[in-house]
Amino acid sequence: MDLLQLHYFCTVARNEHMTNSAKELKVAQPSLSAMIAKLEKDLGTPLFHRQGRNIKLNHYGRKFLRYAEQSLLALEKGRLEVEEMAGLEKGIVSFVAYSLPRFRDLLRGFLVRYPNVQFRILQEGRMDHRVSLLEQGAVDFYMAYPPVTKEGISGHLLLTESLKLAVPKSHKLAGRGSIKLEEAKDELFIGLKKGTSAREIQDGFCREVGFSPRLVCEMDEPAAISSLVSAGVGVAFLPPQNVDRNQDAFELLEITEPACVRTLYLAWMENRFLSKAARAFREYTIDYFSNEARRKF
DNA sequence: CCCGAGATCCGTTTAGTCCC
DNA sequence: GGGACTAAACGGATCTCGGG
Repeated sequence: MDLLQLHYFCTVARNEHMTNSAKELKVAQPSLSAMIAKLEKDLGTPLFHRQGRNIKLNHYGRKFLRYAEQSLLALEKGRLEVEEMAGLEKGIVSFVAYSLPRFRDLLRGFLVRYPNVQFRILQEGRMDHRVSLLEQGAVDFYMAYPPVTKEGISGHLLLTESLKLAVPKSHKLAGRGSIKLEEAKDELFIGLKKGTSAREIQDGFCREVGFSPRLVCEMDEPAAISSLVSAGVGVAFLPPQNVDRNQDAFELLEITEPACVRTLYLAWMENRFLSKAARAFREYTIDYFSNEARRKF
């Protein structure tokens, strides 16, 4: 039994089709058949159920596939680690997030320390889509609200922040300093598109005090909300951190009831190899947000 | 150490069989 | 009939090993 056999077997097992697998592997189909037959002979049992011109993985094949895949994955992991040790690290870090201004200073600071690292950033509003991107391996990290609780995914709580209610300077509530959320039940809200996790969190706060917000504007881009509030279009939930109060003609009101708190979370796949650059980014991010929390309190 | 013969491995082509 | 699989024959590359 050798690696080539395992590689061929995994491909055939995945496709359950000899000719297509041969094309994928760029070998002649008879050669692939022979290789699979040899593997089956070595193991002393067929791994596929052959019916007419169809082949299907049998009970033994399914069992063996798990071990074959694990072996190949372990070797791939080893290869990546050796490459990294040998200085072949390309230094690319990828993550999926939604509200990007939140990470402006984090990224700037990281790039000052690691100027050769490149970023690949995906913006995605829906939480389930973000989690899928992470699980598929399209990104190294999920960095968003709310926390992910799913088997195989590890994470770290970065930050808990209270949302404020942003109102235009000319608004009747301006100058109040703080309000109860139910006082805003008749207001026109500016929010994010339905289905995005940020929107669901905010709708949840409103439901908690017995109303569903009237949306005058549903945005794609979180960063655009503050300018619409400034323009007097409506009110909106905003985190206090990424707002430039000198430029914006609106006020932030503290919400005393209910507690409009959301949690920023960094998540990664538990068993997937993370490059040296990605691991450095994880450490830097965790450190950055714990320092930010210290500065705040 | 180098070279050549044989063994082995992995691939191809061709032909045959099976069955939608 | 044609697509898909298997078997057989064969070729090229590489490995092994013994003799000079």
